[in-house]
Amino acid sequence: MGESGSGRLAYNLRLWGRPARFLPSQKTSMLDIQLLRSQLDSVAQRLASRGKAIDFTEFTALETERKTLQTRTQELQNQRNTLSKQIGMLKGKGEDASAVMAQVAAIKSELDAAEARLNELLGQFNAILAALPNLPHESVPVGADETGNVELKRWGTPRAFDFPVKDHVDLGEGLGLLDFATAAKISGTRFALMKGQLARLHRALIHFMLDTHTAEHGYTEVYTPYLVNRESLFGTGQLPKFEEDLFKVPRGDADPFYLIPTAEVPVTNIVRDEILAAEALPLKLVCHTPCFRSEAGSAGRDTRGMIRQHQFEKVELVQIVRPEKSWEAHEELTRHAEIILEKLGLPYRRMLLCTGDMGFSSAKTYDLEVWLPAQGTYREISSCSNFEAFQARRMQARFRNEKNKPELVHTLNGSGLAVGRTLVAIGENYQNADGSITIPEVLRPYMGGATAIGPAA
RNA sequence: GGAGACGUGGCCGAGAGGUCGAAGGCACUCCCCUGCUAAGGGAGCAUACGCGCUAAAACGCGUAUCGAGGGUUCGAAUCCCUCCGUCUCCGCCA
Repeated sequence: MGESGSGRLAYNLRLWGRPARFLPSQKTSMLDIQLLRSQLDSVAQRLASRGKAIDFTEFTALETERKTLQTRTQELQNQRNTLSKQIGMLKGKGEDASAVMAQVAAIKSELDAAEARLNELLGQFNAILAALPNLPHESVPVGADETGNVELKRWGTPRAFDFPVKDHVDLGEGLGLLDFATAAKISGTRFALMKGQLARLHRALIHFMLDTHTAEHGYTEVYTPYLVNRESLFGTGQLPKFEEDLFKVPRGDADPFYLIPTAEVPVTNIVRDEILAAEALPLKLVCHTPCFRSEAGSAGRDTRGMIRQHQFEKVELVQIVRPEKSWEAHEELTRHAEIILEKLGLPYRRMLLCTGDMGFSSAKTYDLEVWLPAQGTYREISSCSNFEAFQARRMQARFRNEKNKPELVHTLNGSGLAVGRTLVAIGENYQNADGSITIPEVLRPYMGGATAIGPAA
């Protein structure tokens, strides 16, 4: 299966073809512009359900001016083009064209002004559109924040401990294998240093997840850049609104790079500006990367331990599918993430995020939350979203359908899983009274057959 | 980093300031012919947006797009500038 997976990618790459081109005047629309124009009311309503108010009067005013101005501009351009052709014909015949040239000159000043104003207007328009989040799917509950999320299922039973449970910090430091002080010396807060068997367990998790998704779930493994450009971040929706969450790498006069906050960015952007062959779909890609987040807005939250770090590892699942398949794919992809938790024997629950708690680009999101005994609660370990055509529209990612017409693909992704948090969950759920950690069965082959991590190990 | 070449539609490839959205070929779709596979003939075949028509399409008209952005010009695929990318040679580092 792993082999057919990589063969599939090579096949797909051949079918990917050459990039489509951006049309500067309308490239940034995120929601279907036609939908906005024709059904502003219902769009505004659905956006309001996720806390995004749309300024009706501003939008309508811009739209009205755009319409008349665009019509007028095109009219003038048409006149200019027609007259210019006449000049060409006259000159070709060696006749005098000065009368016609005077006519064009008369049009010119109005045309220049109209074009300038129209560009300005479209710029404003696009800025508004680019900042609008995706519309929630009808199955998404309306809610203001995480209290509106709905628990859909639970798997596994939290273990009963007959000794005081330690959290992962006490466990890891007790074993001498986890060291935040040194990480802080090297870099600062929100970094971790792991050693020995714990570092190996961390690596084992990555290998286990990748192997499972490639061999059993039909994904093709990819390796991508970790530094990306602005266009890619715009495509998946991190820009323009969430720049402060990202680490930015200046490059003198050149455009800056950004450290990826998730593999979603480089992997999904593989199909940016592409017209895929219908046979290339679905594309199922899995990718392990480090993720870098500034956590600018979460000062003071989860300061202890490795729950919330500036740098963490994640194995990400990405699917590029035909529009009519995306809801099916969403369920499938979420199951793929859940299976990792089940194989690891970690109790979890599946949450359906409400409108107010979903990410910017998502139409529907399931969060998987793993049981953390030390916190006595479930904590997010995976987030699986269907973006429908939202990212595809921003990226101009399309496929050629049966009518031979380019059509936007749907994109999905989900963590499968966040590695650091999985490590935390294993430590806390598999801890023993003596401070050692039992290694889950499925990871032992990756640990040289070891069954536990202990002070002696 | 230095020097040079290049970037045209799904693909290949002409085009060098005027009637070019772009010859020709391949691929694809439809039709005809041919009794199978092969071959031949004809037609069609970029995208987005606007306007008109429409229940919606189809369609018609228009505008923009020849790597991206800017400039010159009545008029730019074609000339100039900047950027991005690809290739070749040299240097440098592995």
